[in-house]
Amino acid sequence: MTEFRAPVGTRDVLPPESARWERLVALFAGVVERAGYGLVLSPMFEDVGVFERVGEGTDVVRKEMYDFEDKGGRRIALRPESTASVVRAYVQHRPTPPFKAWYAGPHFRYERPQAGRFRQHHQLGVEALGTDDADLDVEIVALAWSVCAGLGLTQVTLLLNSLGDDVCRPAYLDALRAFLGAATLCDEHAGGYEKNPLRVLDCKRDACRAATAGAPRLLDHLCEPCADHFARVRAGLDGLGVAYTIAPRLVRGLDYYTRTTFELAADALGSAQNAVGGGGRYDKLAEALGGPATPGIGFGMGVERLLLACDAEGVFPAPASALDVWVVDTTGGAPALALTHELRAAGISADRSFDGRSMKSQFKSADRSGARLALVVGDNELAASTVTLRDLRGGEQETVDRAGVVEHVRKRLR
RNA sequence: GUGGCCGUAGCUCAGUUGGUUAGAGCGCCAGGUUGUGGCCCUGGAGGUCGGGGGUUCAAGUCCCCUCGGUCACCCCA
Repeated sequence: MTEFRAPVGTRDVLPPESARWERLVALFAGVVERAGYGLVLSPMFEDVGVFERVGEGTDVVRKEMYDFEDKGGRRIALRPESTASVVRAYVQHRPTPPFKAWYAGPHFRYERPQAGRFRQHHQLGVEALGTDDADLDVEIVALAWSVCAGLGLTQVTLLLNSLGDDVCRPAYLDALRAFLGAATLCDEHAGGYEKNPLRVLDCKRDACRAATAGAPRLLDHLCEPCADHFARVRAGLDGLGVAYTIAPRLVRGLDYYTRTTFELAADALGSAQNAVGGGGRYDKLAEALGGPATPGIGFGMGVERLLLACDAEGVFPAPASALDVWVVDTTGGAPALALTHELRAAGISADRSFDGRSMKSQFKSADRSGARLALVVGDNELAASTVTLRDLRGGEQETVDRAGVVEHVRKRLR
C-alpha cells in the first residue's frame, strides 16, 4: 500500500475532473463579475478571534474549528467560512462602499467526513457591504440562483426566511424562550439554549421537532421595517421570476445573520447534505469586528456539492479534451520538440509522446488525447522537409510543407 | 464526537466448510500490421491480500488491536 494518503476529509482533484472544476469557477466568476463583483483574495487562515467573535454559539466555531497555535504563539484558525474574513478585510482597508467582492477557495471544518462533506471543501461566494437596500438582497439571491441555472440544475429549491433585527428579534426570542421553557427538548438542547434559542428551531431531532411544531414564528414578530424589507425582497424575487419557498425555521449556522437568510437545497441529492449554497444579511457584523456600522449581505456555494448535484441531475459534464494537435515523430524526437514548440507559440495546443515509442503507440496516445489532428514526422518527411497531416476524426491525410505547417494547421482547425 | 458497513492488482470485483505457485474484466505495455489510432486477436508487466499481533500443522479466509475508506446522527458548503 502507498505510504501516504491525502489527509482525512481531503481529496485530490485530478484531470479530467479538475477541468470541470475550472469550468465551474469560470462560470461563477462570469456571473458575478458581470454584476460588478471583484475578486478578493484573503488569507486562508486568520486570528481565531475573527471567527470566535462572530459565531461563539455555533457548531462551526464551537466544535468544527480547525485551529492551532503557530510558532509565534498566535492562535490561528483555518477559515471555516469566508464572510468573517472578507468583512475583516473590509474593516481593515475601508474600501469605499458599496464594496462588492467575490472569492473562491478552500475552507476547513474539523468534522467527520461524509457524503458531500469534507474537512477541506471549496466555496465560491460573494459579499456586498455598504447598503441595506432590499434590492441588493434580491440581487444577491438572484446571483446564486443564476449560478445554479447556468450549470443546468433544475431541481434546486430556494429557501427564504427573515431573522429580523436587533429591534424585533429580542422580543421574539423572549417569546420563544417562554415557549421552549414548557417544552421537552432533545438531549443537547434540554441542557440549554439561552445563547441562541433559534437553533432549537433548526434542530432535526425528533424531540425538538415535535416540541417546536407550534412554536411562535419569527416571521409573525418582525418589526415594521423588517417586515417591509422582507416584503420588498419577496416582491423583487417575484418580479425576476425567481421561485422560492418561505422557510420560517431556516436559521442557518452562523449567529451573525439579520433579516434575509436563504439556502439552496439540491433535491436531486439523496443525502442529508443537500445544501449547495446559502447566505444572508449581516448588518451588525462589521461592528462586531471592530469596524464602522456597515450593513452587508452575501452567500457561499460549495463546489463539491454543486458538482455532486450536477452528477445527480446529469448536467454540466467534464469538458472533452481541447487539444488541437498530436505530433508523431519516429525520427528521434528533435522534430517533435521543434514542432510542438512552434505550434504552441502560435497559440495552437499541441502534445506528443516521449521515450521514442513506436508509431502505433504514438497514434494510440494521440487517439486517447482527443486531439483533432496528428502531424507525422518520419524519415520520409524529414528528408523531404514535409509533414504528414492526418485528421484523427475522418482519417484522411495530406502532405504539407514543413515551412507552412502552422498556417496550414490553423486553417484546418477553423 | 458517537454508531453501522467495508478494506484482495492502477480501477471494479471473484476467491468454495482456513489447505499446494492469489484470479477475472477494464486500464497499461508489447506484438499481430518492417510508416499510422479508434475494432479484433495474442502475450506481458503489475498484488508482502491496509498494517500489527494472535489461534492453527496451515489464514486473503477465524480472533483482537490499529490505520484508512464509506454511510448515518448532529450541523453545514
